[in-house]
Amino acid sequence: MSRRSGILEFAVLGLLREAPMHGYELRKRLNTSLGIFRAFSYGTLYPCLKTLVANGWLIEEPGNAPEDALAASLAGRRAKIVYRLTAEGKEHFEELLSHTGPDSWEDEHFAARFAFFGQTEREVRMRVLEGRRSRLEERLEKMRASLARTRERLDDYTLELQRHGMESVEREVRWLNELIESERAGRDQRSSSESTAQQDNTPGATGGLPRHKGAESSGGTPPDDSTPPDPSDDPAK
Amino acid sequence: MSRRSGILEFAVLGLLREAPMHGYELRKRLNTSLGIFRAFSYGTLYPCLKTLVANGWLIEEPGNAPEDALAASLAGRRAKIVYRLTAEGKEHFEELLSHTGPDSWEDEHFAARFAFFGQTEREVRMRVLEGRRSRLEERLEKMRASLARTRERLDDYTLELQRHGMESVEREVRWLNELIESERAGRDQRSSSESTAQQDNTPGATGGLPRHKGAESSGGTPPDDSTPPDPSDDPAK
DNA sequence: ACTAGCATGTAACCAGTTACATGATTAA
DNA sequence: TTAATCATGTAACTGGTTACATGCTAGT
Repeated sequence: MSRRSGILEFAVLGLLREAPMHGYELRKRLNTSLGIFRAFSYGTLYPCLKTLVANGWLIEEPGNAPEDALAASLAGRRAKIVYRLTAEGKEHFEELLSHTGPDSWEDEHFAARFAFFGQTEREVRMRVLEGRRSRLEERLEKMRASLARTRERLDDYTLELQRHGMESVEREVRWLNELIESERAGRDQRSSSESTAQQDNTPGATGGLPRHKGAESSGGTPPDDSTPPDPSDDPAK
Repeated sequence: MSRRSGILEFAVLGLLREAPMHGYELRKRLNTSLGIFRAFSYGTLYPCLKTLVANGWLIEEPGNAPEDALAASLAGRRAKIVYRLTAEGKEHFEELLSHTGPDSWEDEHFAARFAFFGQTEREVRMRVLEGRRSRLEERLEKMRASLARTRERLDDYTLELQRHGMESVEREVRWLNELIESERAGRDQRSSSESTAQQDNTPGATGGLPRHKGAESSGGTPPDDSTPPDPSDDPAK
């Protein structure tokens, strides 16, 4: 289960970059807003936050609500802890953002990267999208090969399963094509207006994504599992 | 990572039901023919085979190739071990085949179930397909809800990710609809001819799947990860 | 003779979950 | 006052991988 925690680190840094938050909220955002990755438990999240603090990338602050600050000053009160990104943390995150190793094209990793495309340079976005695409194309190649090899030995259902799997991958490739296409178009179109973006906390202009009709569906890789009914989340029983 | 080993057990039993095999081959089939689940390492497979043997569901036999049998009879020769399903093993597998708990609609579990639909009773197939569908519909509901809640706070890329994710799920629902549809059609059409099936080792008639043009793509849930470059598979380095 | 792939195994390790402990706050 | 949800933590466990050890067999 290689380096899934790396994804957590990345996502935490990314979310905190937008605004300071406490652990609990962080976790919610991790499942919902970026509902991509299958949820991490608190048993993973809190220790992770600890190490990020130890690295100097975050600092713990008492909750900012006035009553909290007050209450926290009193005897052994357990206060909410708000995590804020430090300058080094921000720097580190930017560093991570600009990296584009083969890892970045792997399913969950890719989803995490994509989720922060809003703060990613256009050329990095391109590299990630293209990397992902060729990763999927390799995959397709393997699938096709293995299918060709075994086709006749397989029963209809197995075949159908295979078919549907390949189709899913092909579909993601088409999606990536569209995205790459519109990234390219974006570069041509608005090569000048670049500096006008960057308002709010969303650096790196969003430059026209392919327009889809309604506000319907979609997400990188279909979640491994919809929010596994995490017991820490659901203290019932 | 609940009960992934249960999937292994199930798949091993299912594969051995078709024909006896040794561990190495078993693993290959697990990744390729049923390329659905992300591969298990030998470190998982062999111990699993051991427990299946201990349960009396499998027996170990010396490789059936004549030279093997000969060689094995000689001093401390390490022979290939071929695993064969016992009567109890077969019974147990049939038992598993007929179970349809909520587990069966989970991603990897479902894929495993589907891969053995060829040996599954039609009504069980229906239950599994329908269960899976409603599982996905729940998922969609949650996604839609969370999207509605957070829509305005999200940037274009996050939104696009969400959209694509939902679309993937919707697509799988449509796929299930087709399958359910054709299962139903199959029942009506050929309600009499049932007994003619059951030749070979493939019980439970295959009754017309939806016909797809070429021999293109497809598979349950897009694999978590294409065969992680398992070092035990690839002793290079 | 050598490499690559076939084949079986295991012990050490590790990431991440489970289950638990604790307590505050808010709504019924 | 109770239940639910917010909120933070940790120790124990465990599923599964990694890395290693061993040796056969076929092709070059």
